Amino acid sequence: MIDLKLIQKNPDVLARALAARHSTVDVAEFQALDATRRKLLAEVEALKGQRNTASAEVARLKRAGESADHMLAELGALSDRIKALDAETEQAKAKVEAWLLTVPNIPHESVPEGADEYGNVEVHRYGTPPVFDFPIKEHWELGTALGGLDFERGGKLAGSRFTVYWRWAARLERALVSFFLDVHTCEHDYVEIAPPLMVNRKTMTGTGQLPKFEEDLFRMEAWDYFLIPTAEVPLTNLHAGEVLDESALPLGYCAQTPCFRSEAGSYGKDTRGVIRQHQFTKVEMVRFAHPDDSYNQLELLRRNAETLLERLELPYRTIVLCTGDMGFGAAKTYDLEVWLPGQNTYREISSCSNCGDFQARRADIRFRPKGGKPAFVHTLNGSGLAVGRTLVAILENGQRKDGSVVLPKALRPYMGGLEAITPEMARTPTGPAGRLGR
RNA sequence: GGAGAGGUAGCGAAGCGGCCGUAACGCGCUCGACUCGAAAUCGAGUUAUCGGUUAAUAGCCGGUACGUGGGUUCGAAUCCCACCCUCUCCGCCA
Repeated sequence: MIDLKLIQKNPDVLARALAARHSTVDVAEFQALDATRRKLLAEVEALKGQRNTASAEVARLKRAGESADHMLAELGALSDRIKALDAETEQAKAKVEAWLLTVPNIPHESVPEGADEYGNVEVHRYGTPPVFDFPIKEHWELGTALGGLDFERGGKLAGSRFTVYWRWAARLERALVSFFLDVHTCEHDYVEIAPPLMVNRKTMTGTGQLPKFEEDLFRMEAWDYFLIPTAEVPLTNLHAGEVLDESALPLGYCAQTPCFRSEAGSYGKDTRGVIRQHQFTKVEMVRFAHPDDSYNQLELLRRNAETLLERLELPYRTIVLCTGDMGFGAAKTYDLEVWLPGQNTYREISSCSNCGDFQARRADIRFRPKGGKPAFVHTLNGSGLAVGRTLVAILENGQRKDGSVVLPKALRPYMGGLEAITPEMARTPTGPAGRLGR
């Protein structure tokens, strides 16, 4: 949510930001709504002031043992007028708030201007795409041939965009989760959390998924609970309505959770494989930062994610999103894109954003500066990493002529020492016990 | 699901129709005194938010807020109704 005072005083700052985002939100509409609200508020507050003065007089008379009956009829009429005007003011206020909730965040000054993804700017590149001397396969071919990814049964059990992971694939997913969380909790400064996977409407509003993007979410029909689309939602809202100690900042949380997305509007995109699923596992990092420090924290967060790809020996590049391609709540976003040989391109595997005080304002997350009034913290979030897409990258980058896939060294301890996934594993009737060690 | 208790400032907690929201009392925090320094002790200060005014997130004036939403009343933290959450006991359950 944008600061109300900022819009009142500098409406053109917001108008410029919205134009840069190619947003259609109309600032003039806000100014009209807010003028109405303030006019009504001033009126009703004046009446309430009158009532308070008169009520104090009634109290004084009664205490003195005198009659106040002559005032009561008039005060009754005043109270009725206040009640009516109060309702009107409440409506005006609700309209202003509804408008504010649909306005995206203002981009940071360092964000490049651009209309769409073609305006994004590469800022970092790591590794070299591998060269193969045989016809390479896409991850769904590899995953199916090696008996790990089962799209048919995913479709049978649930529908399209669901996949069953078997044997080595199920374990590889678990290994990645453990590896990521171990790095974040032991080498970085994150506290591991296991949050609820369903949250209420207020929580979804706090991070900005609601009210605007309800069609992207899965909702329980009977309960008004929503399945989380990312752990960013519960992790950021952990401190909703709280005033944090300044000394607690910066504060980092991480969690591995399934993420649920309706993928409405993405028909025909990434229909094969596990790139775009209704349910996928992701390790998420969330940081709460002092406003003066949040852009340093964004660089740190980005490095926390990049490190994982480097340890897995996966080539990637980092881009900064332009104004037209950024998400709703972000002030600045880095995307990490991993090299996928099968697609001959870089694909998003992590998104690291500084939301400034946008979410903190919605969710009411503050800290108390030394000797000062409570102020909003800045919130940041980033994937570290999307687990399904990491599995894709490992399969495609590690493939060999004989149909096997070599595993990154960093991951082998988490796979019982296994060095490669081989075609025989697809035929192991009782699963991985013998071949994957322990 | 049944019975009971409770939700008040950063935390604990008192108040149970007007003198209580600059909210008793305690803790914490800030500043000061004492001290070589610290602890202890003593003194002072410390709710948030909205509107108006303003260069000001400084003052000043006013409104609002005691879980949330309604109701009764001239006036509600206090009385009534509904809902949410927490705790204790019982039941059920992975």
